[in-house]
Amino acid sequence: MPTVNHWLCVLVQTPAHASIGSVLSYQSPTLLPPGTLVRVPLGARETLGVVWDADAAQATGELDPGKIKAIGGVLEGIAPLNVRWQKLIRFAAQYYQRAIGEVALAALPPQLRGLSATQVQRRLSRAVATAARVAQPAASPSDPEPAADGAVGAAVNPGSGRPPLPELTPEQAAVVAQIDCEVGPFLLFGATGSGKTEVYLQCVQQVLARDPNAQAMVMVPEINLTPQLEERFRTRFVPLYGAAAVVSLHSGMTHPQRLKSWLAAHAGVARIVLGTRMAIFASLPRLQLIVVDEEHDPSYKSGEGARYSARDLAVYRGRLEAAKVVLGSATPSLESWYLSRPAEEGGRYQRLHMPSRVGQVKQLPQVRRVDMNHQPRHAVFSMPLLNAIRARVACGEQCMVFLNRRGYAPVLHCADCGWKSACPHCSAFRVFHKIDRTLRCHHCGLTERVPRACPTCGNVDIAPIGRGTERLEEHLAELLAELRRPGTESTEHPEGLPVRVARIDADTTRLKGTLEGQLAAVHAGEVDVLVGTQMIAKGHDFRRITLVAAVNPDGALFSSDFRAPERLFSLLMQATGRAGRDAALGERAEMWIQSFQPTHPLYTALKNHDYPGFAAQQLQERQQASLPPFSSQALVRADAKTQDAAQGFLNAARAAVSQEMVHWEGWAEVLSQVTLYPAVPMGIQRVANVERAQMLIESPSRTALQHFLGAWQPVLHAVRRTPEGRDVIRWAIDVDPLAI
DNA sequence: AGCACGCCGACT
DNA sequence: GTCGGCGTGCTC
Repeated sequence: MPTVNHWLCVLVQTPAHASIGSVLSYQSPTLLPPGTLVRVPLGARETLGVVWDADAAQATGELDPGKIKAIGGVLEGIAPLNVRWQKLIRFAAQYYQRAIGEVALAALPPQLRGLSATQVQRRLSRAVATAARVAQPAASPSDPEPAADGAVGAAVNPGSGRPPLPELTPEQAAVVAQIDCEVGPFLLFGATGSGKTEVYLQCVQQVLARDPNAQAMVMVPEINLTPQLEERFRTRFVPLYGAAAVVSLHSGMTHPQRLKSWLAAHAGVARIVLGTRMAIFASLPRLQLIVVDEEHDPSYKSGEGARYSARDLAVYRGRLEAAKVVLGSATPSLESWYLSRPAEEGGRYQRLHMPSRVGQVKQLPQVRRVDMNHQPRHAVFSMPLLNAIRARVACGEQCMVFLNRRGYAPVLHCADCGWKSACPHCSAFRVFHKIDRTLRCHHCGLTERVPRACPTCGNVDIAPIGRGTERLEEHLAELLAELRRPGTESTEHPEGLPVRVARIDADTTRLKGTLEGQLAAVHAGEVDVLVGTQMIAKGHDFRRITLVAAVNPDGALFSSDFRAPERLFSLLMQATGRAGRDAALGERAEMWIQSFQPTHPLYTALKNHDYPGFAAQQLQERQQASLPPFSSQALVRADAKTQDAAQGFLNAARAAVSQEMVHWEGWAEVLSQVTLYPAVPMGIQRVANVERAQMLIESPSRTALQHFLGAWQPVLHAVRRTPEGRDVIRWAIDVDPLAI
């Protein structure tokens, strides 16, 4: 048989700024369909590639045909990634302005890159073997239809002995029924404690029960939240579909674990994939339901590489796959809220409302506002709050205190010469951590021992300014020192044991092992008062906590970031939801807010548990100011050795728009709809000795912005090669940025 | 980004 | 004479 060589386009991972594109040409003795995973020689090494549509490469014509190498081999046993996955990748790359090869390769498990074809083969057969072993025996071994696109999965039929499902409230039942029979996408607006997770579980169950090959994906914002989610899904679905049916995908897993989960999902063996934002790119050949829990959470937006929003991609993917999409939140993002307005007004999502709490505790915690203008100057805890905490602790209830600032104090200061603990590499102060006597920069990581005396004048009396969680914990322990824990009296301690104040934040979880363990101590009642950052506001049920307090939340009220109020409202609402989950204590639950602006509309709305009111007010402001969701934004960021170089590059690229692009044929319409603002230094101007600047691009039309960015990107690349761009270290476009 | 090649200091 | 430092430069 004569060897016929075929030309193939293959996606590989090449840096965005490299002169070479990410779609390369190779020869192959066989014609391989797009989506096939191959190993290809690239320079001196061999790397993973994805076969792509032939029309993707434009530059092939100019290439010397003699230089086109042959592919190294095909990853046999792994079915080609299906057309819908390819479309998702193509869309994400285009929308977020990144090289398609970068997006495609970043979407695959990292270990796939390092493994040879035979290693993959071995791992694959092992995975299939375990899947077959752990799967529960099916009631009837009816032939499952071969999965689409050649996936090798064999579904396990549910056994006949299906355990009874938990009873749904009428509200939950109505929502499940609507999701079942309508198209969506859905925005599930459900109060904290309204039983959203049970709704997700039953929606997943419905989808899986109907089709023996169906798959579902459930996303949560943080790795911390995956264990408890996985626990609930395993309890429900392992008896029905076997242990292999539920897998997780997140960056906290080891590479072999991730590969295993990914392969199981790709082969169709895994029926349910739980994960963080990265899971949105997983290959699920029979995907029929995507749930995005806490859809408002900023963690769904990636901060590096392709800066994608997994929530937005979920909606897009849902359409591609004809899968239902459920976005759930007690405080939806204003974007999703606006998109779920009535269809007559142009809404595109279906809003489902679950206002009531399930269980015995029907009422929401009472919100109390303390006017700090009437408190002693510099008081951290107002007397009313302190007395309330004392009263709760005295009768054996738990309290939770929030402060969104790690460390002991944000700055050290010398009163004699004015020295402050500035970071030498960043335009930020280093934070004083008393626990290990260090000054730590939270931006570049620089850590040094605290100087004994002022480094400039020798004054030994350098003082902390402001307070973080560490200091709050210390301060609170002092304030509660005279109290004793009820029920701890003994002959040894006739008056009982002292009150225990604990702290949970990124520092304590790093030093003392897992968050889980520390939370367990709170659950076990070993802690009376818990101090922490927003880390403790998310997702965890503390049955015995009856009082939650935000000590100093005002900062976000007048922030220059237009999304700050939205985030604050969401955070406080979530924190409120932590209180009074226990039936016997529910009526006593309180959320305390200390504020210098106690009558601010945000706090009033919070007091009334009125998200719709808050959202309406915010949307009105956004509309008046033409901010998202009433406009589309993108940000170009540039890093350079000097601020001038960073800004100079951006401004030169901006000038090129009015000097060159305006003369382009047919571009007047698009350009007239796009506004480029002058470059400005970023909030923290210098990090690790790198100066950072950014430029905002705004348009009333998302499409116009998209077209503009696509055309402008080559201009940015070109400016980078001019003297204006010579000192730029890197630059990146952030589409739909969350912080400006 | 990798991983070459390439041109100068301290070792067997 | 080699081993190896990390400064430029290319990868279908």
